[in-house]
Amino acid sequence: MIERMDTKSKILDVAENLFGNYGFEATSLRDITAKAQVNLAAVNYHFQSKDSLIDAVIERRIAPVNRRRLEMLDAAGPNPTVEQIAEAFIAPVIERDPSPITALMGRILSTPDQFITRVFKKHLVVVAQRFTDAIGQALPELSPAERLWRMHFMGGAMAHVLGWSHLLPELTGGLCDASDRKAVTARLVRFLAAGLRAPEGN
Amino acid sequence: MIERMDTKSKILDVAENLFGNYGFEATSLRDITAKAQVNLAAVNYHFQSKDSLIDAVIERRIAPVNRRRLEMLDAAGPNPTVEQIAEAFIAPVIERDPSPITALMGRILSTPDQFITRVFKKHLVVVAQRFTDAIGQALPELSPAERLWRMHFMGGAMAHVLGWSHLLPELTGGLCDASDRKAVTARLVRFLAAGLRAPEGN
DNA sequence: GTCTATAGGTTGATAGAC
DNA sequence: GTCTATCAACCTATAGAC
Repeated sequence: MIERMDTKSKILDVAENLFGNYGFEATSLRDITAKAQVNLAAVNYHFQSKDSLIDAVIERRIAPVNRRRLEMLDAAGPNPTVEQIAEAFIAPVIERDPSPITALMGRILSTPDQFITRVFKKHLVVVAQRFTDAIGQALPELSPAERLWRMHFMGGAMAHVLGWSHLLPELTGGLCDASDRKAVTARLVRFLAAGLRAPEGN
Repeated sequence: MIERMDTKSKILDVAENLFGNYGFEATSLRDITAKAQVNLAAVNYHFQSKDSLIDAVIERRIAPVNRRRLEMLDAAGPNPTVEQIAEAFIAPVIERDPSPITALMGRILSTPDQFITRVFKKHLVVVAQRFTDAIGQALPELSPAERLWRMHFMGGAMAHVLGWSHLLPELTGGLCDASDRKAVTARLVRFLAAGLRAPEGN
């Protein structure tokens, strides 16, 4: 039973794809409406402005990802290992179907502007708190500041993978291929878990 | 002996600052010439186009950073430790004065577009090769692909720190402060060295 | 080398017919 | 809800006087 997609959903899907691959500034409303084969005015009818469209695109994807993150963290029980914490943070983003989400999430995390900071505060701060707490429980010897720094490093490694994955095969002569998402997650988890466990030093 | 800066240098300095803080697309030539207090046409006189200006801004900073990276790697002797490798990769970027370079480098690494990929290939591939080789020497048990992935993770953690550092105090309630650059480098090196040393697993 | 003026194109957003 | 037509603002780039 194939259902024709309505204009609003088509705009959201195409915008997500273009924002992720080319950036929010670099993507014009005309790019979006042309590719979605809808009228230019439809964007301002269904959404009020480009900024509101960006909000809607982000909101649609980031909410379920964060829900899944907390689910996985809860499913790991009252004393999750560092590996379980890292996997709960990363897997819901990297392994998610369908594909375009990865480019979008990488773009969000790699756009440190005022506008994105608002989104960041709205959707990510609360999740980051839960994960920082979990790290503190698993590694009580770390200072509060160090825990936050390591969350930051973890987010950075993940964001970089998301943003550059479509270019990696070319840049590494085919040696790195992000198409096997589960394998990428496993590599990241091993690397990050070891980093999280590092002694804090002096 | 204070020397007045010439127009070309003023443009480069202001462009570096704005590109770093707001992005390449989001910064117009008018933004640059207004802040630099020079005429709009001066950009196209001294540089040929906006793209060439971007090239010039990047080139001016990335070349000495990469030189310093290789110097530090060489200075670590024929068998550098993982910590020395990580520090040689990171310190030349993070600890470098003056400040605007950090935002610019973070922006470059966080802009996975065709244009930046060209820059990436021109300036970073050769350095990445040297560092990947060094990692392979220090950790011969890692597969070639895993070495590249871990270089990628390392670059990502660093890029994220560079790009978000000016927003970190606000997002962490003041707990994370990137102004002590040496301390940030030390935190990153400890985290990344442990990650690089992680067993590769099945 | 530095300026004014402007060409030529793109952008986000809207008014108003259907 | 969807369309055409258009506005006002912005952009990069250049021609030509000084």
